[in-house]
Parts: sequence; structure tokens; C-alpha cells
Amino acid sequence: MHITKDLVAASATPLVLGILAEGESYGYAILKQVNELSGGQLEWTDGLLYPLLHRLERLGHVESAWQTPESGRKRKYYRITDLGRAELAEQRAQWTAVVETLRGVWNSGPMLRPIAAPAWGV
Amino acid sequence: MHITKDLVAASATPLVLGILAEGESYGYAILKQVNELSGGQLEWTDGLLYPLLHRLERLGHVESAWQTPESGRKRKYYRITDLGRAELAEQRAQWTAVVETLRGVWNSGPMLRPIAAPAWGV
DNA sequence: CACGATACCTAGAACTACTATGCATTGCAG
DNA sequence: CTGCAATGCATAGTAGTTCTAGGTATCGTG
Repeated sequence: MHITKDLVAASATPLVLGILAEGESYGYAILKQVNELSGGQLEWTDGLLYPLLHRLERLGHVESAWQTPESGRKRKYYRITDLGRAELAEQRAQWTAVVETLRGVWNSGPMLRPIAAPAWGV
Repeated sequence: MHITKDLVAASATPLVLGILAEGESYGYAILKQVNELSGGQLEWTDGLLYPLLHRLERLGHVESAWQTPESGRKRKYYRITDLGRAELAEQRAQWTAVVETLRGVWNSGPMLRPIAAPAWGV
């Protein structure tokens, strides 16, 4: 299953903030995590993630710091800020609202009768 | 609560297909329905909806036909096609997958420990 | 010492969506 | 009987964003 561009875009920010809410991490690791975590359905590229991280930092939702492990390359670790946590909560609320609306439509709730249902082709 | 542009974009197609899956309708009515249905949270404009309907028609997901009611203006009624129903099912599956992934992150499932959790600021 | 994996970054083309505007009809308030 | 709000549909063009493609560099391993 290939996931729509729009859906990928809409879920990117809450996913990253959600992951960082559990602990610091860095770009490459986040990438692997998301790709595995979704069973390969969300095919993120680094070209998607890095600009997003930069944007989140510019907005003050995350902070970053370089770290050089004993062995291996330098990594830029990201940490969520209080503002970021607030944003995450906001995003969760929005997702909940939209999912509720969709569920309403998909379950054909009684409030969803069409306003007019004329015979087709008259 | 103002809903993100991305989220609006991602939910627009499944919402419209979902509404039309319950019966024919026309632009203006769909607009009112969505705005009310979401408690005013999804603020759709006609400039968003009409191009979307045209696109869905171009893709063969919906069909349209003009109708003139006894009283009132002419309306262009839209009806979902078999292809559209297939697309709707596909979209539902995608939404489910993404929502599941998000839920996993938000609930801090045990599989979501960060790969490395170094002391910050070292 | 070469190659695959790790790790990060960005310019610019390619695409897309939203604003603003336009048109036409109907029904109701004044 | 007139003028305005609501109904109803449509699109051009800009303003914006996103993805592709490429670039840099280090490390571990065969």
C-alpha cells in the first residue's frame, strides 16, 4: 500500500514530535524508526525529514545539539521543547477531531442523510 | 480550533467520497454538510471543493449531471462510481494505517524506545 | 582501499493550492 | 417592486510548498 502524499505530509509533524516526546533522537535514527514502525508504509526520505526538523527548530518546537559518540559519525540530536509539547497536544486534538468526523461519515451515522436525494437522471 | 492545511487536504477526498457513498449530492450542499458536521472545525470554501470535485470526476471517481429543481437554481449533482468506491476503501485503509502508527507513538508503546538516549548536553 | 552504511544538508524545478473574482438566479425584507 | 443576502457554480493566476537530485563526509569491513 502506497500512502498518499497529503496523508504523509499531514502525519509527518505529529509523528516526529511524538517520537521526540519519548526521548532525544537524531535524523537518521528517526528515519529508520518511522520506516520500520509503519511496516514500510510510510516511505520517508531524508530530504523530507531534515527540512522538517529545521522548520520545527525554527518554530521553537525542538532544540538541537551536536554530539560525537566514541565511535561513529557526529550526530545532531533533537529534543522537544515545552512549546513543542503544546504543539503536539494541539495536533493530537486536531487529528482526533478529523478522525471523528471521518468515522461519522464512514459509519453512515443517521445525521448524515443527504440533504436531497432525487432520482438520478431525471 | 483551527485545523492545519495539511490535515484539511488529506481528509478532503475521503470525506467527499464518503458523503457521496451515502447518496448523490451537489457542491453547495456538501459544503454546508462538511462545515456543520465537523462542528465548524473544517472550514471549507467553495474554492476548495469545486476543483476537488472536478478532479474526482476527471479521475472517474464520481459522475455528474445537471438538474433543475421546480424551484431554485440549477444544481450539478454528483454520484460516486464503482472506481470511486474502490478509492474510498483504499483511503480508509491508508487512514487506518497512519492512525495506527500515530497511536503507537502517542501511547508510547514499548517498541518505541529511542535507539539511543544519551545524557543531554554532554 | 573500495564500497556500503551512516549521517547531514540544500538548491531549484516541479507542482499545487488558495485568493480573489466573476457570473447568474432566487427569495425575502422593507 | 427593488435591492440585498443566500444559493450555486466556476477558474485564472499567484504565491507557496514539496520533492528530486545531488553534494559532503566519516566509519567499518572485507
